[in-house]
Amino acid sequence: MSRRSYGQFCGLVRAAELVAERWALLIVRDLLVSPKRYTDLLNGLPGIPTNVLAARLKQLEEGGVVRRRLDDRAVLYELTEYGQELEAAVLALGRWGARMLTEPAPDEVVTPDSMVMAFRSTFRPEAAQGLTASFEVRLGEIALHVHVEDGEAHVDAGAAPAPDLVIETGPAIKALMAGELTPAEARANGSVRLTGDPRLLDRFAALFRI
Amino acid sequence: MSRRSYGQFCGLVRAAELVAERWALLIVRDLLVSPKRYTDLLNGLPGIPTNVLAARLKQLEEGGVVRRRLDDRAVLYELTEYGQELEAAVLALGRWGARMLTEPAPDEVVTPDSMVMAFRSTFRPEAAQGLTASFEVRLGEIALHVHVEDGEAHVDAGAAPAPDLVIETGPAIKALMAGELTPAEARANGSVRLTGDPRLLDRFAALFRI
DNA sequence: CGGGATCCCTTAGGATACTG
DNA sequence: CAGTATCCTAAGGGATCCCG
Repeated sequence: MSRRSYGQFCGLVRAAELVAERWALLIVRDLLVSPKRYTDLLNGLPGIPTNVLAARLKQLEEGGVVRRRLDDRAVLYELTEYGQELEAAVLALGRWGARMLTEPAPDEVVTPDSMVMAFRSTFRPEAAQGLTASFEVRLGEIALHVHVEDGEAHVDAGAAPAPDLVIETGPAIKALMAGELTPAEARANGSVRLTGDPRLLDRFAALFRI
Repeated sequence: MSRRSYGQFCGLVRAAELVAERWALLIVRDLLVSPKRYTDLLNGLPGIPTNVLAARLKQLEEGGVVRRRLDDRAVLYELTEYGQELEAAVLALGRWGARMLTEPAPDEVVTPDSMVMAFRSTFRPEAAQGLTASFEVRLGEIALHVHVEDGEAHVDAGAAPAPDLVIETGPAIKALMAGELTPAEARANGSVRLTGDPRLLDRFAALFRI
């Protein structure tokens, strides 16, 4: 038995050996958003040592979680089908952890992929009934888009093609999602700026809940 | 920012910092089964160094996951309400990891609490409709009991008070739960031994599915 | 420039012994 | 029983270097 193994025949132990290693869950998180190149992963995970990224990718590949693919003369890392099935567990963990969040520490950053997963994990299908709309959310440099249709949401990185509402905001987005700030208050105190149909902000705020 | 922090303001990162440390998920798993004393945790997690257990418990306590309680002149560790809300995520991870399990390696052990969580994570409520029954499962030294009622299951460590069916088995239980072995085959080849109402074995096998 | 490998140093974690 | 204390190894952090 490997030195890093826990020596138990147990599903949770297998999962822990694969994804509870340092940085592994964050690599999986970013790959759940989209397949990426080595350098994209490095950039999306500020602070990860390059040797650790290489080692994790190798282990995740051996574990059947990640696949290395050659695409257009570049190396692409993507989740296998088995890896994608981690989504439910990752979303559950993210939801749980988000309840602990208060304010960002001064040295803490927000990455585009972490925002995408934050929205995915807090989406409430029941609030999307009868709504078809496209949103773009901007936090500083970060842009992501939310498309809602048929009670389903698709959240991805980047700008939306033709958003019904563009929401420019900042850290206050967390208060809005936690219900500590109403949409009306957010507009009034300037913590969100809207472009498009402003009535959609209420619907948007109901869609996601920490 | 602590050296072990990931420096991101993100729910998943917070969760990872708390429970993706080495051994932390297994400590949580065992505490999800029942509150325990320090020595019980040591015994239930073969191979954990005592200093690591002490360090983890301290961190989990600081993180609001675990509470240290004095009970009857002994120290009891138990999950806080917040810690108990990890159950959904832990079960999801355990289910995911269980799909990777093939055979136990020669040096891998099975602990009572890992079995309890395996049953909890694979329970299918739809298979329990209209069933009220009490089972005891024995694997070598390990005994656990399953009580099914109103489409809900309660799985806990230890023998059942008055089981309708006692199932003595071995590693074959995993094949049975994975659907690789039918109840009839399991009885025929001797990989399960029954005491009580043998017709309940079919129901039992349907209740849990990897 | 993308995709790593290598180096050095620090620290967490494993093994075991010991104590209030 | 509930942990410290200690020693040692291996993994992780940080920077740089290398190769196609």
